[in-house]
Amino acid sequence: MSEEKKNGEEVKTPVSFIEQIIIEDLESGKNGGRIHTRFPPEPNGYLHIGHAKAICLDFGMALKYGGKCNLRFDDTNPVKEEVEYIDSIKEDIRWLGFDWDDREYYASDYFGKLYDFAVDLIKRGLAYVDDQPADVISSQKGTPTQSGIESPYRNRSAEESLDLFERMNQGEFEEGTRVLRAKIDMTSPNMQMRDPIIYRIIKASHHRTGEAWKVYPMYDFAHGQSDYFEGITHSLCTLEFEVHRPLYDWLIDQLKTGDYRPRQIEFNRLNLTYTMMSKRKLLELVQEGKVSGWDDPRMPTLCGLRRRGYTPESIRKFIDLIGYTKVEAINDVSLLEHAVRDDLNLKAPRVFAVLNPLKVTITNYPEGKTEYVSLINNPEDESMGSREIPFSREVYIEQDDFMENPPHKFFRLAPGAEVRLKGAYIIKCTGFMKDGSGKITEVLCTYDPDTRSGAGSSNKKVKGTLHWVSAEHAVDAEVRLYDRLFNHEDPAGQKDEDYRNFLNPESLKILKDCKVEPSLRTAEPLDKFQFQRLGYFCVDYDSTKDHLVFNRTVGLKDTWAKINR
RNA sequence: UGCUCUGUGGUGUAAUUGGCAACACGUCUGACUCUGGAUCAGAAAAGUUCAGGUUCGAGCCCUGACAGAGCAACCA
Repeated sequence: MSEEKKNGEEVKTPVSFIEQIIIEDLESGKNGGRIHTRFPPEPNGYLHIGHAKAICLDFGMALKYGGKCNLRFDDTNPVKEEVEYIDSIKEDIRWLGFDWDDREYYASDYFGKLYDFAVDLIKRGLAYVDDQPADVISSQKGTPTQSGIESPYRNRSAEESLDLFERMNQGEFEEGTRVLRAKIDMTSPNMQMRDPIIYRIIKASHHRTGEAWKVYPMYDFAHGQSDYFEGITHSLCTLEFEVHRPLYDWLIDQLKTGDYRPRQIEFNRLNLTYTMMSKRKLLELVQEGKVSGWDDPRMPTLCGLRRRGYTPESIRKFIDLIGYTKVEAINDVSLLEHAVRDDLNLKAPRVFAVLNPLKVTITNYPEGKTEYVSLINNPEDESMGSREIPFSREVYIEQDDFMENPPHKFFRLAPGAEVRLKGAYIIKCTGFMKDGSGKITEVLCTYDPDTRSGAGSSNKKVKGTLHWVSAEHAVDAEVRLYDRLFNHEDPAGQKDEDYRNFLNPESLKILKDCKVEPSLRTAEPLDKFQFQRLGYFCVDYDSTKDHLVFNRTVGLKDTWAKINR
């Protein structure tokens, strides 16, 4: 058990069932007290936050217990895999904060060994070439409740299978005409054991091995053995591979020469409300233009979350919070949002930005005068210092911060009401102007010179404090307000309805006329800020010196919005 | 009508391996505040899917139900 200090007391943080097993294995001296894990992505798409859960476990356990974690690309299917994905996967793992040193492996590194093992199985009568087409093999498999029947080719001679397998690999036969199958048990209640296909003919070029092979191992034939070849002690994977474990064990039984064997432990996959993790469906969103790309800030991909303004720390914290069990759960996004707020609260400098500007003219403030007021950059962290921002006769405030006919408990600006402009003066509303449509176009106020922050002689207190930006000095910006991509908690889990029907039409609102304080002029992509009273925002990749673009990571808790509901 | 796995507040996880069901998020109060943020104090909320059994004592062990998930790609 790990312990951490809290309020001077020792608080035990629970460890997952997986960690308990690892601790037991380590203490019993299994594998010489060694822990070695691996993260095995298929390079056929971008990593999402569900992968982060696996990454944090695979790398995290190795790190915590002085072991190693390999990065291994499961590249057994050349028709679906691309180099483009390999680079993004490596970038995302590093961004999350993990490192595999020089242990970057590929299942394709083992094609030779796997082929030899397959040949060995054939010679030992444990594998055979089946000449039947896919649909026939499939129908002979039976169903979960009905056992399968044996292929007519099951008992052909080892010599014949061997000859055919070699010729399959020489390109003599077309794709789909022959496969190699393990000879296990067609009547097994576990369908994985009903003579699974272990090799198939694929004539596509492989990103690493080129044209060298015409037969490729199935995942089930590559995965467990790859772990074995690399000396992996704990193979951590998700629940759906539970029923594959007996097959992996069977294969390792045929392969192993000593006591060592990887131990597979399955845990629950990450599910998040209002989104989905299916790589295939995420790809559809990209291809159909429902989002701008894999790194659209609404995507649950790591590159999307990064662009949205999430920090690696916040994602790791979230993963830590949800834990690893065998229960299929659906986690509330609000916990993820809590994790970013919690992290950014300590790190993000506070700035003033007005999203929907409303001009306020302070009628008793001298025209042409500018004074600079000092603002704390982060009340949670004194070391972040302070900055000066300009104040003048005309400022912008948020449209929401003024109401002509305010309801009870509205602490902001209204006719006759007083509020503080944060860091500056207390102002009083003396009038306002409307256009023909009834829209408020300008608010008139007077200020009290004795109330300047820090320096004023007045002890006047007001209920409301507003953020603001000096009109003359304001910098224009575009702000993209992101919300959940789907308006259904479990968009992909509805049997009778397509997930596309649950796309949230309001998941992106673009505001083009925002006004931000001058200090933001030099902000660089991915810089993070708290727009005071609004939320956390980060600079988008589209941002330039002349055209600032911010993404809303997450809003601040909004008690007023809650009261208003 | 097979096999495997899983059932603990609204949600996600704990429970020193048989000893008063705890924590976090969320929700609701209140305090404080030049962010209706943060922080602080407090509250509501499960008697552990159900029924038996063993035991002084069961969320943990046993039996039997019930419910949910996974498994029938030449995908991973």
